[in-house]
Amino acid sequence: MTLLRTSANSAAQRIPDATVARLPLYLRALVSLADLGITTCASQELAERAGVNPAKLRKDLSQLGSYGTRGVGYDVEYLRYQIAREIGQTQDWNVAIVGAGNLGEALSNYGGFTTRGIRIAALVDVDPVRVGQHVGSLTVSGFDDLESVVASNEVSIAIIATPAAAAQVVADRLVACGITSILNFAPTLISVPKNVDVRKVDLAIELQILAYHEQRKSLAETVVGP
Amino acid sequence: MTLLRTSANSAAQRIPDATVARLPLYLRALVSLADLGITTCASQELAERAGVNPAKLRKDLSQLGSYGTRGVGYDVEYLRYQIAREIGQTQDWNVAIVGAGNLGEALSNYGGFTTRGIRIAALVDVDPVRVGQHVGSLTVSGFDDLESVVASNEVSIAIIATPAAAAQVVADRLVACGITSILNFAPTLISVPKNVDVRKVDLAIELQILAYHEQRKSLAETVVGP
DNA sequence: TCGATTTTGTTCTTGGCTTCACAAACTCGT
DNA sequence: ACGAGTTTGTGAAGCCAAGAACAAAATCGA
Repeated sequence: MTLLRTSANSAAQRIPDATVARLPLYLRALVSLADLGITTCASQELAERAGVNPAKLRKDLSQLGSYGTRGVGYDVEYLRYQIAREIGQTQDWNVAIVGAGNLGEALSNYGGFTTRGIRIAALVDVDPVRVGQHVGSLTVSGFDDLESVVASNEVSIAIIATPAAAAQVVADRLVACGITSILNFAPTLISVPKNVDVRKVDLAIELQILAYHEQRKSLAETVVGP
Repeated sequence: MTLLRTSANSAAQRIPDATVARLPLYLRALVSLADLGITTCASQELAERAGVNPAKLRKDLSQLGSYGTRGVGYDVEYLRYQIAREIGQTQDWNVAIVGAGNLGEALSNYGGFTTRGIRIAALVDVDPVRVGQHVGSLTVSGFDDLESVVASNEVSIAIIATPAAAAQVVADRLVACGITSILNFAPTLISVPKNVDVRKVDLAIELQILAYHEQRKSLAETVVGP
């Protein structure tokens, strides 16, 4: 039993995590270039728009294959398609949001998803009062119906937007439904089987990190003097 | 002109970024231990609750100083205080949110901030219709009044929760107000002077990264067979 | 056709972070 | 008082990523 790779993906057996995290950035830059009618672009220009070092950009792209032309640069449309294919943006991904509080509601109304292959397919909540209410074009589903909601909408990615106390229970149920990709906004650690990917967005921690640096700045000022 | 350090901070001239990002995690774990009435804790236990490797935890803590006791572990209350002091959680940090859309509103109602030394002090929007409206205990201020809002509330950290198109303009105004720490939710690169810290939370990219891994999983299944 | 110029793809070096492994230091029971 | 058992703090090794630097490959003008 041999592991086959598509020819287009020949260069890279496995793309580094750091690179994967930047590919959507490049894609975004390419889309804006295309919108400006620019058809060709050097790594210098593209890197600037993505906010990274040109060498890093070229190294990242070389992980996918050799899509540039020396002396010329990259074809915007072609590279855009290649990256989109690599990160799976040629298809739409259905996402379910669990927790229809302020955050869940904000996420389901967030405009930035649709153009990036992300479709918010369902919004789920435990609160019976919330169930049946309309949020944008969605109707809130009950947590008890999670299985059927996931199945009928072909959901493959879930967002946890509940309070911390509920996060683990929700995660367990999601895993039981066959979900293997979770974005967790609850400020707590959730444990899942190792085949499940969890990414965490912790709003309080982001601010705490900024506060730390802010404190350092004002401390430095005090010590060094005016 | 000598750079002085407080005695408690003697061990570390500069704490690695990776460590700083984890300190709030440890702090959270310590708080929950304290709530359970646990007064002493080994690195093994604490690391598990924070979701990290015990060795990493010990090395992180050793950056702050030598706060443990060999053969015993860490005193929960003492360590908690030391970390809180290090990351500046002994004082409250006033935060202004720019952009009173769905996301800005959700953030200003988010409960997880207050217990972590973060106080949402102001909510600002350009839309004249929005100005004056109440969101939770806050009243939406006008973007034109940004300077006075920042000054009167002693705001030191700002959150950009506007559409991408507005982000750079907002960032420039914030910098002009003297803000040196920004949390950017807009899906775009903002450029700021190098003394300003910017952290970025990009919701679409988080989902795109999950989609990439999800695609890989289903691809692997197809190639390897059932 | 050929040299000059441009720009990619890649090699190599450097630095930071993670993890292991163990000595140092503490407690406890006898 | 002392040996057995625990647990920290840290030195060393390995890994991954960032950036510099350069050879390879393309275009363009004469």
